[in-house]
Amino acid sequence: VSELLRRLRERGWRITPQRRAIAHVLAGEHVHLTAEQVFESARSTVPEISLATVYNTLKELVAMGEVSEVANGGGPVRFDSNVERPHHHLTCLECGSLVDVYPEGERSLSLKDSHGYEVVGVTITYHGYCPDCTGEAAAPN
Amino acid sequence: VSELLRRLRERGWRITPQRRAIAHVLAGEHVHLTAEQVFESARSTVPEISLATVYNTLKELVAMGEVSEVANGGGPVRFDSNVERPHHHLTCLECGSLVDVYPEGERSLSLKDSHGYEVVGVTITYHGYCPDCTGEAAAPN
DNA sequence: GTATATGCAAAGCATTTGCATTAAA
DNA sequence: TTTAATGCAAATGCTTTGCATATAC
Repeated sequence: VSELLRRLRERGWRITPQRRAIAHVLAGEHVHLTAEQVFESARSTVPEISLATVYNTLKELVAMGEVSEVANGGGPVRFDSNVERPHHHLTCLECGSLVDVYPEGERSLSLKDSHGYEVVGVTITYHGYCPDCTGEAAAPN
Repeated sequence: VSELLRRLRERGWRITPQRRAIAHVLAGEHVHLTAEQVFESARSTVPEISLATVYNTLKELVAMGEVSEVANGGGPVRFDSNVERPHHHLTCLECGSLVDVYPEGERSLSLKDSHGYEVVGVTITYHGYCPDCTGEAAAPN
């Protein structure tokens, strides 16, 4: 009975086994799965779930703001259900690993020069090499 | 005789009409074109240029650090040749417009908690609604 | 009972790749 | 002349969509 599922119910969503499984897979912090990974995990609970349903459901969750997308280089999009605690990401250019970074002191995101845009959010991603990839990858081919 | 072209020559690149055209299209600040757009523009100078060549060339430019990629929602990647002056981006969720934002006071990007990652760069993108889209888009369908 | 979610398979789009040909150096 | 770049077309990978069927409410 995850928080996510509770909120979905409040929104009047029909709770199907597929959606329950997806919500369960996404629950928790530090979870950054691709659609494919969500599919594989959900499949262990609901074997008949289809990849299309996973994609469609994720898309809806993103649209309603319950889940956020995390672009990771050219690779597939990752999905992050931790939208309650604002945070940034740190990714490895070599292996694609991804961890959360909680801003301390909450750097001001105010834009003096917002160019007339109505800013509603920021995406901050740090790129680098994770402990496992440091060194080996330091010298690219 | 753009700066970009000069640097490519220094790197020992073979300068072909196609590459010259691509470099010319990308020259300057505040240019954020998609591969398709680079293709269309370059075509006016070199009609026989192929989209594959544009993609391949852009990929190499990115790999050598002369051009940076700017992800923009789900849409096609934009290419930005302004790698000399560090800056961030501001995009419109409605129309996809994109402008440069130069950080004032240079906010420190130091990560106390870098989780052991060797950080080599940051991508900061502000999302919102541009002047033209504010209001109209405030109430999504 | 009715509106909505599902699975399947096909389509879509951006991007990459294989390979024979062409051209820069 | 040699090595690398090009164009073409086919292939790839991720994601979306159409539609008939199944199901939550």
